[in-house]
Amino acid sequence: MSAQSSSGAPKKARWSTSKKVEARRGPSKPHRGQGPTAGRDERRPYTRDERSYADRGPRSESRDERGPRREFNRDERPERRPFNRDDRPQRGGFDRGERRPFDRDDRGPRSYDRGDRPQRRVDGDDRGPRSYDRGDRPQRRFDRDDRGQRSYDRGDRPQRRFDRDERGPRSYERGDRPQRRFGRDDRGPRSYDRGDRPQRRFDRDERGPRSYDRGDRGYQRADRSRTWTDREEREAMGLSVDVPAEAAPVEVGADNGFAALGLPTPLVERLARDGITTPFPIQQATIPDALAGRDVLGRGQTGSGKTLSFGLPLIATLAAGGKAAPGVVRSIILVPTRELAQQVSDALQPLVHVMGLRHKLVAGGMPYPPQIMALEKGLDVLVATPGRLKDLIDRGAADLSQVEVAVLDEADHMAEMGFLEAISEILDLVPGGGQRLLFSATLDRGIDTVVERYLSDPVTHETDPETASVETMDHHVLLIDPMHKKVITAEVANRTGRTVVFVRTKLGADRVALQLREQGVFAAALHGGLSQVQRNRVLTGFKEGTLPVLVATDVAARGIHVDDVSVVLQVDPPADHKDYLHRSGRTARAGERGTVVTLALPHQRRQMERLVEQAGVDVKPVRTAPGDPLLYDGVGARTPSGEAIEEGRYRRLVEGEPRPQRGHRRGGARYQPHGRRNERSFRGREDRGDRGGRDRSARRYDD
DNA sequence: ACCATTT
Repeated sequence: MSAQSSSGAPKKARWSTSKKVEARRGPSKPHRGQGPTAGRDERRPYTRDERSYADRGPRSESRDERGPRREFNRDERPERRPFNRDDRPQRGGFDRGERRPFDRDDRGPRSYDRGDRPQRRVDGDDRGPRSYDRGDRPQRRFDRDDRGQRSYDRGDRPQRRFDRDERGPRSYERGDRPQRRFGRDDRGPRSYDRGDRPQRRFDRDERGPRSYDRGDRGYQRADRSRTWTDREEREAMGLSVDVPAEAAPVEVGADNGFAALGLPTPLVERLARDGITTPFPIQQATIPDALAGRDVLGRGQTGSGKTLSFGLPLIATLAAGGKAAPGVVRSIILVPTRELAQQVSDALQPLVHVMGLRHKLVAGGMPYPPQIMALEKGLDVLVATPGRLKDLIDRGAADLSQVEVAVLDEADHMAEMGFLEAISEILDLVPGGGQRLLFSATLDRGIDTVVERYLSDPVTHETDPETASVETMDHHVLLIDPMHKKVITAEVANRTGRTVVFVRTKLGADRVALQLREQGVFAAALHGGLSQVQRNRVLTGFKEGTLPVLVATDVAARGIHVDDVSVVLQVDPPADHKDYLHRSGRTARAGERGTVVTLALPHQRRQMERLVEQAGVDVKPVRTAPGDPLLYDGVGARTPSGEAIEEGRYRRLVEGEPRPQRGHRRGGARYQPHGRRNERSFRGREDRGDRGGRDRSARRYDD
């Protein structure tokens, strides 16, 4: 069960990351039409300079009336030495010229953890019930009927903000206004040109790639010097770019089940080309209602085709209503993990395309410019993880005010603490009255709050019993001694076919994967502490068969589809029966057989018994130890070679094939255990080449 | 407490 209660009792607000940032830096998102930057174009992301400028309010006179620029007459202002920071307290990482890796643990307690000042904004408990819980005023945004038509539906005034063409080119595209900081003619030589001081910040080589080149952080001006093809983007992210062999066009039979559901012919034909002609039960049940515009709650077993259940009616509905205008997002699909978002996006791609619509994946860990440019062009379907979407909304790059359909995949998970806040924030920006589709293999009361707030008159379809007890799945709970855990893990994981090993923590994933390799089982970890490129390489290797064993946190528990996973091994028991169902669902997909093995230490026995029963599985824990025939004959374990896997093989998987080295860089990028992420150039000082003042500031942080 | 979810 989710931790959400449906009682309406005030819930303790959790810190979201954005709130943490806010607490540290002050509010980062002025609301539309207020705040110091109200007059600024709302859809253009901030630049760093612009923000501070805007805070000062509008300039009263034009440049000419004001005379020559003051700020560049240095002699008048000797106290201001913007480029010599040694005498100032160290502030942001960017200005220091080096950033520490984002390793939470080594920063010391955060201000909001120290408890040394009152938590004002974020402690839900002392704020009293939220307005939407009090029920003492009408919910305005979500009850469409009493508001009359939306302005953008009436068509009685020009659409100002979203019709790009009428506005002419964006200011940052025109290049016709003076660039403030870099218009140098009237300023005389810059300090860094005079050569009378050590150059600290502008020696590019010492600084590593610029943020806008790295693509791992905000776009200032989207990097228009290059455009990204989808293929280039996939390559850069370590994703497979193999184009699946396209099947020949197929006649759509009169008995085609998807045609019978009322889906448009191009969609039906495209599905038939891939041999998809008979809807699964969940699709059969939900597609007609979704096509009719109803809000739908859909529950079908893992691997039962939920993506098409919402994807097909979504695409059909959107195609019937035209195409996205520039800057417009017509539908959003929210997904809990990046990999699942990628999978959903890939699955819908040919279907979106065949209807002449546009779609884009917006998720963290990927470069901003392609996502921002796609949003500028307009999207019929936006597949997104919550964090990056919120980020792009905050930057003004994404506008949800014309979203017609919103989908929550893995809806119960998205309604849990930790996700709920972000999801609410996003759904609050979607106009009421549109269609909502919520899907998951486990839909429980935890989603009640979301349903009450965002859905109207939903129809529920539950096509399968909520149980992991599938005919084709064998379940084993092995009661083992802690000292045998490592060996038994290796023996079970060493089965033929692909194995997914689930652990509770990121560190545990790294550790178990290493232990498996040491014992001769080729395994790699997958968790949120890796860079997205590493995550993609590992998952791609697993899908393509170069990696037989994947050791994952629950990042891989939901939705991820890989063929021929013969075993799911739970080294750490799942947190609840829903997680048991989702983890189990990685095997026995599409009618294949599968085995689910859960290791339980003595103190976990009772918890496991209860949990398995809740999951609807009829198994009793069985005591076992290495050498027990049950392990080999019953579970299918095989003793591994014991000869350690060469670490180079592992590194090639995670880092890709070594590329030609440039410059005097030694050793190339190494695998960074989690905590050093995002390929951010993080090299030892000796690799950077020690020179000049750079080193003084570095030492303070390296020691 | 930890797993996800932006940098």
